[in-house]
Amino acid sequence: MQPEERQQRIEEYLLQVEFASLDELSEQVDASTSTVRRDLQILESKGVLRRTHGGARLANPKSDEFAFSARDTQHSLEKESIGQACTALIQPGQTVILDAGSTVFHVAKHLEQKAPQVFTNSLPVANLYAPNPRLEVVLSGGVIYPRLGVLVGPLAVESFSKIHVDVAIMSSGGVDAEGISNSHGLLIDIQRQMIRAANRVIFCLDHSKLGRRSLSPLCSLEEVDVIVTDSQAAADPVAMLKQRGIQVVVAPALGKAAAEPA
Amino acid sequence: MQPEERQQRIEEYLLQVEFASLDELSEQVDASTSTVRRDLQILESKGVLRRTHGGARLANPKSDEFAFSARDTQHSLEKESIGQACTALIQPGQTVILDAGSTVFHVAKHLEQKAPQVFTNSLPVANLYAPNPRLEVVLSGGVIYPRLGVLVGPLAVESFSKIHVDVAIMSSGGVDAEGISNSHGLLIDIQRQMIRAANRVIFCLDHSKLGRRSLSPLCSLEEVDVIVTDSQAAADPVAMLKQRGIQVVVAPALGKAAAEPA
DNA sequence: GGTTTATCGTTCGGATATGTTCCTAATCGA
DNA sequence: TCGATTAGGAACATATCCGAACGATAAACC
Repeated sequence: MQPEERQQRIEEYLLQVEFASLDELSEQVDASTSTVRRDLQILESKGVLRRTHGGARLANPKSDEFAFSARDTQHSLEKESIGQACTALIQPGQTVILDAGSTVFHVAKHLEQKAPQVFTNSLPVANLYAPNPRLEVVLSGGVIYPRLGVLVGPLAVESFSKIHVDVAIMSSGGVDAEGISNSHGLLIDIQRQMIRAANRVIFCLDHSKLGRRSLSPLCSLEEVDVIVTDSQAAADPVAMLKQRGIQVVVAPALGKAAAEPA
Repeated sequence: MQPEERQQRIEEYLLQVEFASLDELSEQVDASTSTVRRDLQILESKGVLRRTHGGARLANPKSDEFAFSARDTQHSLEKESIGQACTALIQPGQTVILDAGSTVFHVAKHLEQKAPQVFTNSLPVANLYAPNPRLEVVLSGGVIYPRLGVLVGPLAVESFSKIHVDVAIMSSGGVDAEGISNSHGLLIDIQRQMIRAANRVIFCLDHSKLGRRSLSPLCSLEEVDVIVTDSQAAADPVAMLKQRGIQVVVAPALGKAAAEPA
């Protein structure tokens, strides 16, 4: 059998069962577990599936939800730790801007207990808080960007241009010595207004964002007060950021403790 | 079974029962309590659930639904028929304002096929359309009114004051010879802007709203073009409305079979 | 025909996950 | 408040899984 055919059969099989063990797959395609392993490597690099201990699971199960949510598993443990560490930086009752993006969404999940007044352009964040009468949540207007649930466009920019808050909790595609950068041009205008509106600017960036530069520049490092990242962050970019006068918070690893002796 | 699958099953099980003991879970996934404990640690650190003595409970209890939705049963058959009848009045590609309210939500469910450009201040409607890239949905800004998921306040009023659309699909608390009235004062300013912004104004009012007057007056009958109601509507108010020059559409009753298209 | 290349299966050291055991911490009833 | 009971956590032995390296096989190419 051709490798390609085998991989396609693996993919089709996973579409039916969502999860499959190595043995299961190797029997399904009549090949050794080692071969299946190699196939899974290829398929994972294509983004079709995600490998797990003992097998593999489909990358995006039914995506009728937003592209991210609590189910999201891309770096989710790291993002969760960032969420907790970032929440610790917020005082109860502060006014907060929450950027759209999966990392900030994880912050939002914990922020509820601080009962702040929240401004956001993220539909998932709005849904998260909507049932809670204790929180006042202001949603910016705008056009819904499908799948991500972000509100964009002039209405969104304008909403943020008229307010002022204590803290803005942001995320982006990357940070390097030149500053913060992001990929979606549509978001940049909005994010600039968010930064302008806030006394204190916190960026939540997992380790994969450090030292990386994304398409469009968003702001310089001088405009950033705090960067929260996870414990897998490389030393070099962290040192650089600190030298530039930014408070860098490294969130401790969660769950599978002792992964890093540090 | 691999860890990920087990954790997902735990999560799904909790979605059904809200709370579960360790023994319950360990039997459910056929693993030792120690393993379940470890899984719960991971799931808790992801924020999916909260551990308690003896078990775990869901972090965000699934009632993050809004007070109404497709599940809503209050007059839902009638509202469903109104939704279908109202959709028939819309031309493909028209620009539409959708009011917040359960009756209009039922219209929204059918409106997707007409692929209009939609303006709304309803979070449930936004969520309904958010995954669909074919529709352009503009959400007004505003403060989230909890439980109902309506955006209110000056930001919302302002959003609608700046646009113009072909049709506004509205609902309210009641209609009588004096005009349309509604109960929520917060909504009235917004609804007036919606009416102002539209060429054609359609009110969707089930039979219980006809002849009833709610707290605050919203607009006169002259500003209304069409009223869609259901087949249980009394004859008197319908005749009155027709005499005042309003097109009244009485939606035919639905059999239980035809009630649920999806 | 001989060589090259790609692919497959096997093996083995290291890593991960699991269940058991033991001990500490929390909860409940008297 | 105190003891009895139960849950939680840490440590360990074991089973399982992963990744890399090796050798074997078959098709492809000269």
